[in-house]
Amino acid sequence: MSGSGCRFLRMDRIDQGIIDQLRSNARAGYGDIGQVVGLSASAVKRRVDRLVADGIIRGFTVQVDPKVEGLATEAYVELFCRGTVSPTDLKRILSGVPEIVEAGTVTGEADAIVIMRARDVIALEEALEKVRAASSVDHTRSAIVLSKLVTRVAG
Amino acid sequence: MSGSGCRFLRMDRIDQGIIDQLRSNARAGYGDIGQVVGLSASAVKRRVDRLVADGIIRGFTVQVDPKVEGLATEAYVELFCRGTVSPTDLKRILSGVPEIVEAGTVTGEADAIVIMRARDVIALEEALEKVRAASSVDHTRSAIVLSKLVTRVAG
DNA sequence: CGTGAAATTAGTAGTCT
DNA sequence: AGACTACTAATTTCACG
Repeated sequence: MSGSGCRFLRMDRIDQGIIDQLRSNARAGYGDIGQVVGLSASAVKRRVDRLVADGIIRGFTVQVDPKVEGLATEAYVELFCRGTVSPTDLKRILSGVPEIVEAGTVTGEADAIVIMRARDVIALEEALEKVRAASSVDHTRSAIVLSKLVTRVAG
Repeated sequence: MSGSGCRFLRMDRIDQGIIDQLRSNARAGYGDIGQVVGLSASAVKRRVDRLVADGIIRGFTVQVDPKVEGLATEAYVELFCRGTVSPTDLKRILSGVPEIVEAGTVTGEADAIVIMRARDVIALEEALEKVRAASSVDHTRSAIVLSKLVTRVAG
């Protein structure tokens, strides 16, 4: 973890503009960004560096056609635990499974909901087995995605 | 549309490696990537250019802390429909709600699962109302995310 | 905190094997 | 299709307002 817990997040209008630019093209040059937000290249770089250091910007990634990625099979999995399990413990269990794209504790019947992505159903089942292997996990309820209806980029 | 519909996607091991590198850091230099995958900078650039032109790489984005984005409240919503509803109809209904980040038809009890993100619980409820307003929607079952355990970027 | 110039490094285009 | 060279343009550092 790159230090500096979570101090209060201060971001002005310019930082917001820089992030907007980077969101539409993370490979944009600092000069190009500066021209839009009205700053010099070095000032933009300094701000971006700080946004990264503060954890506001978590990283720069590429959006890939899901069909190509070979991660065609997706599932939403409800997790039911035995007794009381702390979010910290859950985090440790789930972090070990790379197929897990997203997970969070939730309100309602289930203790957590997990989104998994794998090459095919077999790989998905194997990943699911790893989750179910944890002693604190009582059972799971899976819903495999048949067809994707909406796909907007997530933060 | 930048031409050339979807011909069969040919990607070799090297392309995969380049994308892996770009995924962990979309701002990585061509030289750095080449050093990992075993190619020269210019060869890497040529491949990246083609991956973008072919639509395999859709773009380069930045991952931003959701708390900062003002989209702190997230929910997983199961959708139960009245009678039989085609995926196309569902897509039309859900596309109109901007708070919906992801959605897909699924196996199991529910007809579809929807992921929503909003500023707060009130905004979330309003968005949910828009979904429930559709005549083909019978009822929904929501699970509001309490704490995020895993957050890996999605394709 | 932002600017501007200097030094460094990376991106780009052309050519050859 | 990849490597190499030369050229251009960007990033990065630093002293200054």
